Amino acid sequence: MSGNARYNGKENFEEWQKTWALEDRYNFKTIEQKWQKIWADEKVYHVDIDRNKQKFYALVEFPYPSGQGLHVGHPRSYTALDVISRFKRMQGFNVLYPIGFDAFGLPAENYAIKTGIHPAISTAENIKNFTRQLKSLGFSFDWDRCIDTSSPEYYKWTQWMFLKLYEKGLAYKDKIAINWCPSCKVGLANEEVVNGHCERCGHEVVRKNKEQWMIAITKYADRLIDDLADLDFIERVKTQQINWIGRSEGAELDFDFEGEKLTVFTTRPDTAFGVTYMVLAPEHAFVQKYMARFENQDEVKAYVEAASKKSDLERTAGEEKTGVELKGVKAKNPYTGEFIPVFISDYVLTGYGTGAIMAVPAHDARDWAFAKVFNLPIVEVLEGGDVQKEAFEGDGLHVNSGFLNGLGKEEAMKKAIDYAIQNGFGRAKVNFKLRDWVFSRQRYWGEPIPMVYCEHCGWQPLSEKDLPLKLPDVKDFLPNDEGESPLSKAADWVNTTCPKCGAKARRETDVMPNWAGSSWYFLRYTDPKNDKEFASKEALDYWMNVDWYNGGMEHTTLHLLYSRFWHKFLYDCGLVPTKEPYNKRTSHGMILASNGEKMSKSRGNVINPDDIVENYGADTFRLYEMFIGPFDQAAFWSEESLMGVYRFASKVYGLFKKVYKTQDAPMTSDDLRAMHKAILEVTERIEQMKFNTAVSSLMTYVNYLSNMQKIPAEMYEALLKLLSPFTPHLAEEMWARLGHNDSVVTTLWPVGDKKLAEDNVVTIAVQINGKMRGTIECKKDEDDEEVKKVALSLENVARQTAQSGIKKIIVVKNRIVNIVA
RNA sequence: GCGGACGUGGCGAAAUUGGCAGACGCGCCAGACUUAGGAUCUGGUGCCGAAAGGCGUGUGGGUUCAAGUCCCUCCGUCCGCACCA
Repeated sequence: MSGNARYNGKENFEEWQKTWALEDRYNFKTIEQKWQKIWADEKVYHVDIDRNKQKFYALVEFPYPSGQGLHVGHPRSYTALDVISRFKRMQGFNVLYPIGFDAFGLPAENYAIKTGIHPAISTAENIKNFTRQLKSLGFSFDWDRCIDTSSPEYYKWTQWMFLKLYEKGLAYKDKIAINWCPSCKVGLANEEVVNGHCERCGHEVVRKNKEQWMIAITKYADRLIDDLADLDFIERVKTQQINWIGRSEGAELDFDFEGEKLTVFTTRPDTAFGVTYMVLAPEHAFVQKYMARFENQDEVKAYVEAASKKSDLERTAGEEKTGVELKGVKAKNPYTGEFIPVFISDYVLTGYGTGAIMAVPAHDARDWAFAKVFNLPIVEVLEGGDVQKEAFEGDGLHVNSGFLNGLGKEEAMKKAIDYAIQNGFGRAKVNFKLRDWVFSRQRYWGEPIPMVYCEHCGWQPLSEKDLPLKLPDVKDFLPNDEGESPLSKAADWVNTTCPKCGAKARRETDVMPNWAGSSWYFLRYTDPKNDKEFASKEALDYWMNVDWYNGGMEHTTLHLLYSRFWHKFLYDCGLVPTKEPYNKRTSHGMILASNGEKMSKSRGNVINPDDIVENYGADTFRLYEMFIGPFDQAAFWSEESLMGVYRFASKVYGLFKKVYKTQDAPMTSDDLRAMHKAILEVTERIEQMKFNTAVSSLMTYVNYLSNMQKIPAEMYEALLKLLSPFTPHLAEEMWARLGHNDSVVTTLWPVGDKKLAEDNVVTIAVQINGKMRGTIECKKDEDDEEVKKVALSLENVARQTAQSGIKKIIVVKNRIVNIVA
């Protein structure tokens, strides 16, 4: 006989019980290792579809398996949703809480360049290390569902979905000016550029004309905004996505320019009577087309040249507006028939709208600033401000506006558009800031794009049976400044035949961005081993949607936006059952070093989770991360506070000595109240993600228990249950020591009784003119008159009201008596 | 510049949504046990004051019997967007 793991190898509970006296100390290491093994052996957290239970799908952003290992920030998010998952499980839900690895990406590749170690090898090693670390923290992940986006079994389906996008016309090749990071030597999507700098390395981004695979995410712009309305996302996330997509409703209007239509986009067609000039972006096609007609060609050419050399950052940094008038040409305002001057200026962007604007200096701050520099007329067409002093962008009544006079903004807008439509020079139009997704990366460690270029047939997709298109082994991972992928040097792989005509052809050598694999990973978790489909309909129908998704704010306009789009696309193809992937989205604050700086290798202030687990245990670590402060706010790491939490865990361990069978330690009504109050508070606070105060409630309850001579088992069991989502190992151990043969993590969550949690005696504050003068004890819901009597009988009150007399007494039930004197 | 959030002890923070400000934890002080500790336990701890009492939630005002909470002013911090017409 081998002994029972739950009884630490002893044959039975009694045998094991004898050993406790020997280890009086809170030996977290033994406890944690023991229960992690039992959970794994018994597959306690493994889930399957169970139609008798309601499902709950909790999701955290899967880590990129970097060489540095787990950061203390990871466990903040992972513990929070582990708490939620364990809590839901104990409430009877069938909980899916999966984990995996977002394994493609630049660091592994850069590491390969430095060391020659193949990314597949270093990635596998890192995954092993991450897995060890995550397991040491006791998360209730279903490890059988672990995925790795860089495995061919996984990326086969990423490629398959790309082919779908291609098939539906949403993936297309285009030569455009993209954002290029000269340091990473890779093209970036708009979303990866932060204030003109590379999101990953911080290097300034330059423009580069390159042929790219693009994904038409803009086709979904409207739905990506509109469908947010029904989702339970924190407001910050919603507004950030809405701002990023940047929907503007307005009109396109055609002005006459040298006999041709010069089309502008405007959100304020109502102000068209106040147009005093027009501006083209320096890159606007008309600038080159009509160059010969400009009287000041040299000046124009010089400006265009200068603008082209400026980075986006420089273009926006300039304090004062610059520009050049296109002398010798005029445009005609279709509303007034007036001829107005036309300028070029880099404050008009080529990528937005039509690259040309009608300028209304009286009612647009930018136009106003430009008009001041060039001394252009400012004509008020809407009352409400002093347009000579500054642009007035508010609402008011129109003046100097012909048929719009006397109308407000909204009405004038409609009428102006109607007029343009009737007279054939305009139409209503919606514009977005969102650009199509630049999908090509000139690097190695990513999903190969399953496309082949044939001189006769053009770009041809691989057929499904040829998937996965495996990433070939190469020796030279170096990218180059020309933007050629390292794959282009793998001649054997690149040279292939056309899937259509069989002629010689070349493979696409760029790979997908690291956002590709993460755009649908939550779907794969529902059916991770499936080799026929990316996930079965049955699994998707049962598990989707994700009920609660927690992740970083930094992904709001990257992964979160991309994956919503990707999911919607699959929905349109009939491949997933829901139009949105995530019902609820929350976000955790960062964990910073104790001095408030970001933890980083270069600053040398990184806390290694392994050390914390080693020195204080996983339970203390988890509990501390929940106690550290409001979950959505940044928090500073503090070893001293961690110690406080460790003391708490030790105290919980130590209380066991005082636990008696409930019949030997009868519970008083105070005891009941303390217990039910703890149950109610912890329950409510977990649901609201107020983990820090949930832990406070537990501490208060433990303080209560500490003051008892004998602790009834029932009260200690309630503690263990409430504690188990936070400190599962400790809870399991003490649960077992109480003689239970089941797992506390699979028991039912306790239900609090509000009646029992209430005091029958309340302390009521007595105030005179709003100032505290004392307290009185009263029966709960005591009659107001009686309360007044008791309050007035206070010595303090009698003395202080003797002279002034009493004007009024306000009684707030069970709370306060305020005597107005 | 525009938009949003926030400002509470020495520190991290609570506050049933207008009703005893500072729960819980850290730190600090005192004591106990150890003839050692950064270990453990007990008590104390917003500020001024011996006490009575007074003052306290960034600033100044307002509403109210009552304001950390609601309204206005200013100051400060953080975040998002940043020529998007």
